[in-house]
Amino acid sequence: METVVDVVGNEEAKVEESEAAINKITPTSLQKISDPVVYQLVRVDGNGRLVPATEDEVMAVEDLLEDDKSENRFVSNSGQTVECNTNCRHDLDELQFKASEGLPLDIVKLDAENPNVPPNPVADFEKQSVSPWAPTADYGSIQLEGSSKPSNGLVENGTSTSAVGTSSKPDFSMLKGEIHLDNLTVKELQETFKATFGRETSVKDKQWLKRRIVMGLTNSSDFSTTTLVIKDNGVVKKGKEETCNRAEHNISMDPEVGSTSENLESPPSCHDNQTENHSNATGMGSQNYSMVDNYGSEDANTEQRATKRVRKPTRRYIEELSEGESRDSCAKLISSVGNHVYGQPSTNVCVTPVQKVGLDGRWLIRRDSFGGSGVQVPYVSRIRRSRPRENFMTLVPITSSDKLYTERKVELEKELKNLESYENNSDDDVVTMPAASGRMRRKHHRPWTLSEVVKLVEGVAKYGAGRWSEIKRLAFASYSYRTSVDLKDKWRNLLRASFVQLPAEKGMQVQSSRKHASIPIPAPILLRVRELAEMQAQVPPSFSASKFAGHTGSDRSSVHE
DNA sequence: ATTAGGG
DNA sequence: CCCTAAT
Repeated sequence: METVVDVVGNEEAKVEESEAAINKITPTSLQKISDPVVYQLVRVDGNGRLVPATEDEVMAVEDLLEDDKSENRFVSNSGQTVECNTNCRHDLDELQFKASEGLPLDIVKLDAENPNVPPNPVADFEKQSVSPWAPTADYGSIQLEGSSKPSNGLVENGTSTSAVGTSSKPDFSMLKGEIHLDNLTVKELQETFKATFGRETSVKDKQWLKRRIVMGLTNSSDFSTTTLVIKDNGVVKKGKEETCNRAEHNISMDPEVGSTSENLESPPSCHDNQTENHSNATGMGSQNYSMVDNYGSEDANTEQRATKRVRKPTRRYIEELSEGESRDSCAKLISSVGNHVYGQPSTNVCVTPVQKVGLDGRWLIRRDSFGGSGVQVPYVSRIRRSRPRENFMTLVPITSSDKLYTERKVELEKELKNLESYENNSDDDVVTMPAASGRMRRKHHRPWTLSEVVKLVEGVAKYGAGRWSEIKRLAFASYSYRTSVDLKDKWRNLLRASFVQLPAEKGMQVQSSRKHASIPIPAPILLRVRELAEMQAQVPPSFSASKFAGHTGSDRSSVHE
């Protein structure tokens, strides 16, 4: 008579998929609510009413899900709902895209409703990414040749860590000394569980409890080696920079949101609220079966992650990630992290708190600097040059992975090193560099220096793209080796590298005529330039001067800057 | 001579 | 970067 089914969601949530996952369902029982992605396990009784599913029922569903190797999976959610991660990339794509356009979706809605919450850097970035030619791009922003920290508002926002929800967090003070799970009684295990995940559980299955605890701890420390470590079965919390610590703590240990990375952007409070709202909306109230969903979904969630974690990056992935030019690597990262994001569409609103990490918050939103995949990806020299996908930037997840941040930094420094080497070596036209192997290096290859790039950008801004000879003559008078063609090429590369998709020449005829007029510099390019500038500012002069100690003060480089 | 684009 | 077609 009674059928256990899933349930609530709106059209946005691709109900069909969840149905497929659960196998048995009664579509007619679907009830729309405001939350797009939270599903709750309920039972439909004879009268058609929805009754919260019992623990056993949830477990049954869990089993079904475990057997189901499909893309669909249940993701643990707080309280009493089971969240169905439909893994709908398109949906998210669209969602985020819309969000970036300022449409009234959840993601952006929060900002409006919570003026106190700092602006979402990602949102900002996305906006600019979507509209590369937006006039908002302050041209003056590239005037940062020195070391001065940019002060304009490009993507820079001084967002600071904001308050994070504080509902039921793990309390490690509750963990006494070492943990020997095998020796613990059910009750003790439950307490440990609580200490680990910050929430009660009524599960009596020792095996499950142990596994859950271990996985929770292990994964947590894996994910965030900077914050938590498991030592002799004990949990040790390492001190760290406040922001990072906080963020990562949330990421790794917050059980309310599925216990890990999947929910990095979702502070407990947010989730709680959503859950509550949801419950209220459906008129079911919040019963005492909180462990239910936990039991099932979290399990699936954890296991899934565990599986994912093991997977090593493919060669292509490594190559592209290492390709330096941020955008590409990001696309890859996304694939590894994407699921986390997709898993919590409804909680994207909570992103903000975790964002401000790093020097000035800027790095956090750098495209390839983060991913939270926790997978070590070695650096390899760039090999292939592929054009990056267009809109992936909108999917960039926010995390606070020190690891990746470091990688990015190193990468940039490397680039800078080469760059400066040439700059200092400026005199004769770099001719063939006889490689040890005997093969000749490229004939005239002179990497663009920051100052050159800046000049180029300036020139384009002033005279317009296309006026290469003009720019060459006026802005590059002292650079004999840069031909107008070079300028053109470089500009083209900058555009590519910055993802600038030229404005579709559709009905915009008015604009086409202005092609060679003074144009606003695409924001992405400004970003890139600034990126270079910042990186340069961070490397002490001695660093680059050492290699070419011969000509330090008198060579052309001094003229350049 | 310059530009735009493909290689 | 180089080469080349087109202007």
